[in-house]
Amino acid sequence: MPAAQPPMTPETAETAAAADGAAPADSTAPRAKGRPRSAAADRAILDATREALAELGWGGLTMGHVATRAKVAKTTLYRRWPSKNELVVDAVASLFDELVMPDLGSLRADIEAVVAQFADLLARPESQAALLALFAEGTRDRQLHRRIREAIVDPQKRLVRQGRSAAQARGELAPDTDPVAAVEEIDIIFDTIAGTVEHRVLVSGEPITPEWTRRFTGLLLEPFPSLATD
Amino acid sequence: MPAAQPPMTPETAETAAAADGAAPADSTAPRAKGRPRSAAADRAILDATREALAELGWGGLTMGHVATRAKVAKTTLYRRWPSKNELVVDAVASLFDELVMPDLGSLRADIEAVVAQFADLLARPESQAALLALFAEGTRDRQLHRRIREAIVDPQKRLVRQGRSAAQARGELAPDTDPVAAVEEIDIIFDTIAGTVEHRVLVSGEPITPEWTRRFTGLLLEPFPSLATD
DNA sequence: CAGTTACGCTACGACTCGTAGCGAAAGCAG
DNA sequence: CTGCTTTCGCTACGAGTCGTAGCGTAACTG
Repeated sequence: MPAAQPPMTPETAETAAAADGAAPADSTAPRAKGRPRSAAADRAILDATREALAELGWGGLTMGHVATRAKVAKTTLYRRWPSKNELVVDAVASLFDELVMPDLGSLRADIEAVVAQFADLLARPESQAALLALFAEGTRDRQLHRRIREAIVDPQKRLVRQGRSAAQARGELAPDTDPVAAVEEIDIIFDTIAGTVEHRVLVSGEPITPEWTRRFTGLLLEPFPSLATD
Repeated sequence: MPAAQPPMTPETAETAAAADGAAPADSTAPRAKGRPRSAAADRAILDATREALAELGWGGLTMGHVATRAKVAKTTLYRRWPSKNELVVDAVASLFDELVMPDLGSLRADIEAVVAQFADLLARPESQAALLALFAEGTRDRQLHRRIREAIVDPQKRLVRQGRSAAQARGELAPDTDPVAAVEEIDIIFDTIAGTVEHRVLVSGEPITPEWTRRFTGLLLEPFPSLATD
């Protein structure tokens, strides 16, 4: 859950514009005084954003179009999200909540299942249109990079940690000795899985077939001969 | 789709706008009749594009700004490239010409060298700003996708083929038996190397250190125990 | 020379962005 | 109910960008 329910409170605009500084600890019950924001409008806007992404792509997406499609005034849109980037992050982030670690009883099966889930996610038009463009903007906008990390990257990395822990509990992998090395190992495995699947689907433009998933998983498991059996 | 341009093709734009399949196969002499296009303007535009990418990023790059910086009329720009996407492909593609297969005498050393080269390339601001954005547009624009493939992806994939052939000549890898399987193996290795490095640098935002390169190369070489020795 | 094409320049319509102002609506505290 | 506050939809606006058209001039060919 990307902690973006009330995406931009009057203070959040400052957070987005200014810097990573002191956001007042307003964590509970902001004690609304006037007319509350319409939750229905939130949902309508995010749905409209996803639909527009799938139809028009990142370049064709305009705030005015989203507002019209969501049957909402453009002003309402800007009251919640400061720009297109933030809006799309929130619109796409929910898609990544679907990713789950299945725990199928073997590391091989778990990896294959996660790869298949991720491949299905990347096959969606709204994902394709948004993900790379978001990453591109994220290389220049540190705020945006943080939000992408929290809403999209971290949920994925969590799966790697879960699968690894499960395999350790089963005895398939050795328990951690050096915690620092463990983090590095998780990072490299995560970048490998996510990067390879993304490159295959979004750059090479080739589909992720079960056969491909089998071969790729085999490549990952070769370092562990006892797991690499077909 | 960019509508058919008038000529749009004095040599540079031909490889650029290779989309135009109906272009006469004038591989020899197009018989220039009027005033020739300024090659200096071509270089100035591409240089200005790279500089502007590094300074302003993809989102901040405007055709007008590039034209001004290149000391060229905006019209001259549009005479050669139909849109920002095509211009940036050509501006960035030349960077990938630097990639070479060193042939250092062992597959491990070759892979590490190529990874290091690619990492250096991705560390450049103009690459970071452009590459992911281009890939994003390429998921919707088939013409652009082809140009990216030809100008950027294929040069990279060629390195994998070269390194693989060299390793086979050395006897480190078995010769090809099934040519179809060989292509698939090259594809999966290529997507793994390119995707992982891209994800590490552009998404995770972590640098590619020699130590990381060593570990990642080790992961790739595990399937070949005789090569996996440190 | 004439013929052809590229060039720089200006101007334009269409579009998007993000903001401001307005009156009306929807909550909350008394 | 009556204020008070905030959001809502709507209209309008300035700024900026896009891609194109028209014009006179420059450069190169035969």
